[in-house]
Amino acid sequence: MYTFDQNYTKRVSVKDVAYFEIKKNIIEGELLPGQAVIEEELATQLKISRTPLREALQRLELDELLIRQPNGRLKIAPISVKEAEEMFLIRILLEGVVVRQATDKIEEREIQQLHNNIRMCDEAAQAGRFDDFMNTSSQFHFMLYEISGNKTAVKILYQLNDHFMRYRRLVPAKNFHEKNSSKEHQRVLDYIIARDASNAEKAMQEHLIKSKKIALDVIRGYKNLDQL
Amino acid sequence: MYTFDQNYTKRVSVKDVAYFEIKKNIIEGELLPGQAVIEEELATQLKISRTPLREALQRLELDELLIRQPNGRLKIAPISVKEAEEMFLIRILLEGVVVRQATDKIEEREIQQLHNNIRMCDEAAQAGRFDDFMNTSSQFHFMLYEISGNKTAVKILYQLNDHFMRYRRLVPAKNFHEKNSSKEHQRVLDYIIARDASNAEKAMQEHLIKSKKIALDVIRGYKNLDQL
DNA sequence: TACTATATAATTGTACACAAATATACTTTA
DNA sequence: TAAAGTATATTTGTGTACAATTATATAGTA
Repeated sequence: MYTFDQNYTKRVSVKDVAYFEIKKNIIEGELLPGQAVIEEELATQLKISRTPLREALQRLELDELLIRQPNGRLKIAPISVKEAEEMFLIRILLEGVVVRQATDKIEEREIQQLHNNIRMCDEAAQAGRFDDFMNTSSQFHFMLYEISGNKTAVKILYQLNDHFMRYRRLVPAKNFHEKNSSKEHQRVLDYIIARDASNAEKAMQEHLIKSKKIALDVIRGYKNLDQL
Repeated sequence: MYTFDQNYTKRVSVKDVAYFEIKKNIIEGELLPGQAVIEEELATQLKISRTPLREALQRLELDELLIRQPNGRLKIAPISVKEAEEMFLIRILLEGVVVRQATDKIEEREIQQLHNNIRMCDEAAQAGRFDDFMNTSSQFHFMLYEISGNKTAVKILYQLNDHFMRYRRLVPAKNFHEKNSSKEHQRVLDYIIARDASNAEKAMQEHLIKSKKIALDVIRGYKNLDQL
């Protein structure tokens, strides 16, 4: 009945390519907050038809990276300080859960990977490679997401992360630079190694509260600039 | 430029009607967990074309009420005890936030509405109207969602609620009957009135932990039955 | 019989055309 | 001139046709 090789060539749909491409453009600020999105225009640019494009756009709308106006037109989601606050708060709670669950499940090999990540973070920081630092630093969190095995929480966290990445791009990378992030990650890892889930959670939440504050200052600054 | 009456006849799209209709069928168990979903079939039943149907199905997939298999086919999401546990845990956290924020913002009129809700709950329970009791009891939570004003958390909570409603339908309503739910709601409300956000949160979470336990027993029971 | 290969059918993915709704430009009217 | 009405253009919503993929049935081969 089953052949060993099932020839699963992972079919990449036009829809998904469009989704990730447009999302990238939103996050990186090629498409600006508030800007109108015209289906026909975008379809022409991406050289695809409106059918799969509309499915990609609907998904971005559900992600709240696009907003549908009462007249049915789409626009790139404006930056909202209130929403940003809500999202950071939820992140703090869910990432707390994730760390707790990761602590209970983590294996030696994964601990080593987290160690390596922290080292790479330090190296990037030393060398002044800000973007590299940010990406590597994010990876620390993502690794814990995967280790936790909590699909439901992780899905939400990744969605929130899309928004956080957009916030970052609002300002030059170095302004977002959190010098102590590595040390804070190390502290979380130390508790994880000690299998102390509740302190690991607490350490992570303290870390996130700090980055929340830094981020919100930036977002508020952008908002003020925006309103001039 | 603007006429007073803008003739905003809220355009109901075929897509949205399909989305809510299919969701209803999933939640109410007309479409069973694991069952295959064929686009053409459904389109014919609903007397619509595949284009808006596909958009409705994609949304249900993102809600995780539908699952896409590796071969591209859709099926009704199976019941997963693990996912259910994850969802209840997230609910407990987010609804904690919501209650805290609602406590800080609530107005006298809204307090009266919550009072009325509890009374209606008691009446339904007395009269043995189980479905009515469940619906009214849910309303208590939804009212707090709206009062909190936390759009981000509330969106997630409503999505989770779709799954919880489906779990409920797995078994006769009376098995799900939580006798003390009214009293627990009253306890939450008392703390809200006292503007004691942190105890209101705690009371709500204790309430939710109890209903989590009841629900998970039911779901585990269903799973066992399912595997025969 | 069990495995493979091939043809056929079923299903999903995409493009396109037209319908419905909304916005814009242009008149008309007071 | 300003407001309202009308015609035109733009944009979104839906149906349909066809392409690409996957599943199923059939036949061939060891």
